[in-house]
Amino acid sequence: MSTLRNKVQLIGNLGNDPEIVNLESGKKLAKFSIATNENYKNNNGERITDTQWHNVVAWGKTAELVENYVAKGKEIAIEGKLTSRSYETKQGEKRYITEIVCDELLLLSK
Amino acid sequence: MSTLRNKVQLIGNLGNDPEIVNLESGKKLAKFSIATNENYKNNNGERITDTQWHNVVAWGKTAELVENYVAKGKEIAIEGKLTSRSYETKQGEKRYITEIVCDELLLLSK
Amino acid sequence: MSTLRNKVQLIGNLGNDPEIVNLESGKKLAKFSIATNENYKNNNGERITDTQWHNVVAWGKTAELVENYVAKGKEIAIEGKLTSRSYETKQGEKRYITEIVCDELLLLSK
Amino acid sequence: MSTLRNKVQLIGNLGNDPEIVNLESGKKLAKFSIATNENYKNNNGERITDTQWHNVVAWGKTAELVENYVAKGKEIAIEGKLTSRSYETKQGEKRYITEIVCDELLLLSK
DNA sequence: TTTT
DNA sequence: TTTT
Repeated sequence: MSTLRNKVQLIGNLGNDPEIVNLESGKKLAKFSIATNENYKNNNGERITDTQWHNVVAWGKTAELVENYVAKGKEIAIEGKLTSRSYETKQGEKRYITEIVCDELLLLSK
Repeated sequence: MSTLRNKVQLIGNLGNDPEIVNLESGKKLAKFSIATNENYKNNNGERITDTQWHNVVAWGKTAELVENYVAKGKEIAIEGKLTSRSYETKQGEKRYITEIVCDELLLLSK
Repeated sequence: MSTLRNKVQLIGNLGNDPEIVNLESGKKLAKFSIATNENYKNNNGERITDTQWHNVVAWGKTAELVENYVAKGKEIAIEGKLTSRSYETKQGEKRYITEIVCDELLLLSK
Repeated sequence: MSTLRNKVQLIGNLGNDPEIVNLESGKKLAKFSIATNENYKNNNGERITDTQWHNVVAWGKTAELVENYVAKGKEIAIEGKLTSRSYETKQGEKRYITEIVCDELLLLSK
């Protein structure tokens, strides 16, 4: 669960349909990425949109919500915790990935 | 500024003294990493501590606060937004790094 | 401004059109109330909706946003700080009112 | 539980020892009030501290935490949802009270 | 690399 | 007093 010590809240749109993985253990995993857009004016007065992409994973009941109601383009609000993990590429190099483990989800698109 | 659309809140301890960079532009930049600890019991009833490390950057007034009051081991609360950027390694490979751009900071250690 | 020490975040619908007050000082004030709905099943398995009503005030630029884009029934996300103040009734009794001073607002209805 | 729709986060100090109520149902209830302090400079450049007092209630496991670790003067971080309820005075008048139902609690004093 |  |  996300705690007071590690909390991320995002409101944004999915870039693609979520990927649903049914693990051998019977657990369900949902993966998706969402874009958050920030609008501001730069020093020349031009309107700039800064888009950030975030990798999100959800487990169990939250993954079921994702599977049933969330799709490409939908706007959602999520809360979760920020996690990083390392993995090895096929070339044997260590890489790091940061993901939000989502434990709460709200559909904002009708 | 962090907005309702992209918000991270962390409470944790610094792993090292912050790194302060005075840019040629006159702006100040502070970089540090903080650990958030989550305690839980695993399926065998063992007490587990999951530690996550987070890269944080702060600019301007917030960077000054960091420079003057924050040090290795201190406990702080921060709020900011989640950002990712890519850079090239010396070998010309593209790598990604995720950072929290901190816009609010609270000292919890006395 | 809301700070790390006192923060309220609500997502809900306006019960009425906002009330806009243009103060003699030239400042603008917006007042409205929003409902947050929580759905759960009680011990008898019945679906219950718990609705909470919240008094919100906004000043300055945020009040202008309210005036121009927010209306009865609209769904919005807000952030602000929790404040209480006392006032006297015509009968000279002291009463207390709790309000959220809103400093950030997001329109969720299209 | 507090949800994405109704969330309050406070960091502050207890004004008094919490009041613990053991209900006939076997459930435990903890009540306390915490002060959040905001410092700012007014138009005359004077340092002002605005203190807000908040009524907090906690149930079950969270109430046990309060009973065992929280006392007058301690600094804590809490998260919960904002609720209002009405009650009748002995004179038969309807009054309203706003409380935070706390579902997460972090001790910041050592 | 921190802290409890 | 809203909305799903």
